[in-house]
Amino acid sequence: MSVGVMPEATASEGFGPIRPAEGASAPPLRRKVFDAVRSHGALSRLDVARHLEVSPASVTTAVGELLAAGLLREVEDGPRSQGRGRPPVALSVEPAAGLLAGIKLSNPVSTAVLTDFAGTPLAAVTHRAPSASRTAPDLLGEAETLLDAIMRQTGRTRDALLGVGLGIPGTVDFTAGEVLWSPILKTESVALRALAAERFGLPVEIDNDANLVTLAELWFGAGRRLSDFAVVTIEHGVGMGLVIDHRLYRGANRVGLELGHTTVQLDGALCRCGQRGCLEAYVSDYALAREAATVLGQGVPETGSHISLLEALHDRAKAGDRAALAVFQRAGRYLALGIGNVISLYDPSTIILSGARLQFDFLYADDILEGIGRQKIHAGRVPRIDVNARGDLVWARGAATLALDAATDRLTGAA
Amino acid sequence: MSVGVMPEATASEGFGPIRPAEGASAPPLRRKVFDAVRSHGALSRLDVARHLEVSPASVTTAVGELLAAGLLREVEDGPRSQGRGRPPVALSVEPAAGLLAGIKLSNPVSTAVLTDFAGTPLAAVTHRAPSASRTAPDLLGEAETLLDAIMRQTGRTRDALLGVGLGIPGTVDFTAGEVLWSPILKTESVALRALAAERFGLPVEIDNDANLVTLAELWFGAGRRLSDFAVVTIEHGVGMGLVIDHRLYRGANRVGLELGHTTVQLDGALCRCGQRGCLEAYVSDYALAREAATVLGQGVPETGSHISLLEALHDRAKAGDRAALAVFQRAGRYLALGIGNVISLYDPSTIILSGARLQFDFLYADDILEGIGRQKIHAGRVPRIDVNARGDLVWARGAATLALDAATDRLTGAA
DNA sequence: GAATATAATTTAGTTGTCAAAATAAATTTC
DNA sequence: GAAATTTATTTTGACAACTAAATTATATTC
Repeated sequence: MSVGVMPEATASEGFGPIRPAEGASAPPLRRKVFDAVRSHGALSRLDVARHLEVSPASVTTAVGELLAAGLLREVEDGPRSQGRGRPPVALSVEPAAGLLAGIKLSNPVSTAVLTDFAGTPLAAVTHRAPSASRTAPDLLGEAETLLDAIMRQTGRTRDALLGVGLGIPGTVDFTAGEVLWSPILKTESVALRALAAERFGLPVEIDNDANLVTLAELWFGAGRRLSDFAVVTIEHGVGMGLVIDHRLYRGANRVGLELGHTTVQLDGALCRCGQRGCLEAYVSDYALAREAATVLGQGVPETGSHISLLEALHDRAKAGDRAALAVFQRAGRYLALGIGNVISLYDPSTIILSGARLQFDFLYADDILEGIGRQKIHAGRVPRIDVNARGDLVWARGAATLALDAATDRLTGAA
Repeated sequence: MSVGVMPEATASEGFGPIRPAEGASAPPLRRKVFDAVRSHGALSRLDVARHLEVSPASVTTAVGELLAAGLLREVEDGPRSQGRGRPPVALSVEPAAGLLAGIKLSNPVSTAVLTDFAGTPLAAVTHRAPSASRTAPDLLGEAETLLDAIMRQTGRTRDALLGVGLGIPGTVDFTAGEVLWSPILKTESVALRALAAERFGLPVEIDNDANLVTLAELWFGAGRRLSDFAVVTIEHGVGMGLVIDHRLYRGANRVGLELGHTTVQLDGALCRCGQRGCLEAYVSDYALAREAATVLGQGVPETGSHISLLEALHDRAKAGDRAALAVFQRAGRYLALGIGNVISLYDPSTIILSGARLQFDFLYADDILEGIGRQKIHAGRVPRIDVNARGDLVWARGAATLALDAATDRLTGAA
């Protein structure tokens, strides 16, 4: 920490931001053509040229390379000719170019999906997690079991895989491939990516759970058409992901962003993290379970799900129980506060609330969400708020996307 | 607002983000070479080649064009030969390539600076603002008066100017060039950029005050070497600016980000904006003045500065007055809370606290700021916090930077 | 079947970049 | 002081990515 007058550049030192060399910042046309086709499902060469604003000649060349590499294919039953003239030849991704696995390690369940090169899911499995907190070898063994299960389901072998994406809750350094801290890991600072890559003999990418959901929204959800949006997940904790200019933003330290531990109340409720007044301490399921136990006059179960406790509380609230209702209402108000702050600080065009947790309608009661909209007064800053309850698979699918994106970079000669 | 299961892309629609065509995303080498020279003060061709990681041959070509265009020049008294071999020829920006004006319209004073093409300030003026709230023509007249004053100071005429940057507090749409709302403007939604461009006969850029300070830190302060950082300004209100990947981020709606109106207290203190519990309602000078008046048993002055009131309160606090001390302490704790949330949500490498307001040391008392550092537990996310009290000129200099950047784009054939 | 329309490819050229060779201008060595 | 050495810059020739324009391909319409 330095306090005082800050050094100010003088003319002889020069002025302006000092940017490092960009390397190969712009992806090659090959990659852009491929992305255009993948994101539209099927596109003619001329459509691609129009979309990318390049000449048809360049597209012909790039498509030729991609066809030769076996990444694209020409499809017969493309969009039928819309009039006269030579009919366009529809291009689409060659799904058989390779398979990708996405694995989400969590608690109480871990899931995995297998997708083809176009991103279509081919198989999925869900296993009960053996225990709440595990060692790194335990986790890798678990991941391998899931991997074997999806391969067996499709009758494929592991050598058809181009890569594996691994998701884990907690603090993950994507670039370094390290898990700095995770609620399901007994040890800290584990180089999980390298360990997994060695064990599987495949390229591996890792990221935290909130970023995976965000990636899934960017690739498969409403986020596909948005340049800047935020995703808020409510599960055991409260997570978030941010997309800036069509890309996932991971922050300066590359460990992702944190909504659950923003402070919403000075000297507020005690949070798992040891601080007071965190948003998570008001709206996560363990926080609600804590209060539910008090209202219902029961103890809080040590492990496993808090779902039954919350359902009981929800039933009471619906029946008109004041105390039960108050628990949900307070949580809802704090959630609205947190989301309102996200709006103020990021100015996203859309906020997507995602997570199984949202099956409980109390937290996204219309009056609460509308309150958020009303709250933000300044002109030109009224984001859309989308709510959706996706299944457990989203996370694993986001993980597969990590691997898919990396594999595409490699195969198209980007990266 | 849509609640329910969100549309999910199916294979036939394709998967993946849909990005628009990038236009000319990568700046031409000419621009990158120029930026390298400007940001280092003086650089040989070979230095530039090493810095940008391009071949010396390309640099020779680019520099040749820039010399011919009169944007760079070779300097005699460059860094002396460091040994044997042909001595390098130092390049630097040709300051005479054109002048830029930066004007900050505000309350109680408006300021303007004139800089050369290298970014060096040549002249500055400060005028008392005529009144708190003005019409658009009033503001333009005021800007023109300031402009004439700095031109007269340097004996130059307006046709030496390449452009004008205009800063104004409030909500500003940078891209559209519109002021959506401003505390110093009587009307809403004014197309200030177009009006000013017509009046001055020059290219004009406009932005809000917090973004200008951020730009100044990015160009002239510690931010020059940082890729991702946040700037928090404390003046009448609490503003912020965010730099992501060496670029100012303005949010999806291009109106900038808002820290002052994040909620830090449910049902908290009443804010100017009509909401309750905004950070600004606890730490801005009008908020403190409100409490100072109560502690001191005076009324709050209608207009003008609250400085004297705050100074009186500060004196009391230093003398050990409990009530006075409590006012500052509470404000400090809320400020720490707000900054802590910025850290959680952006993960910046550095936070720069900037603004004349910081002359009052109570708000950045070491124990408060250190509390922020302690607060954030998760590994890998411990930002530096810099505090500095720059003068009024920063804002105008940031405004001049807007114009400088735009003019450089034009002259180097970028944009 | 001829005219027309649209899609895709080929051709010839432009542009931006680089590697390698050549040139320039200093210092060091003998 | 001339030759060797070192470093900076420019020139040269080539290549890669892209484009405009012309050409070819394949349909529909008259």
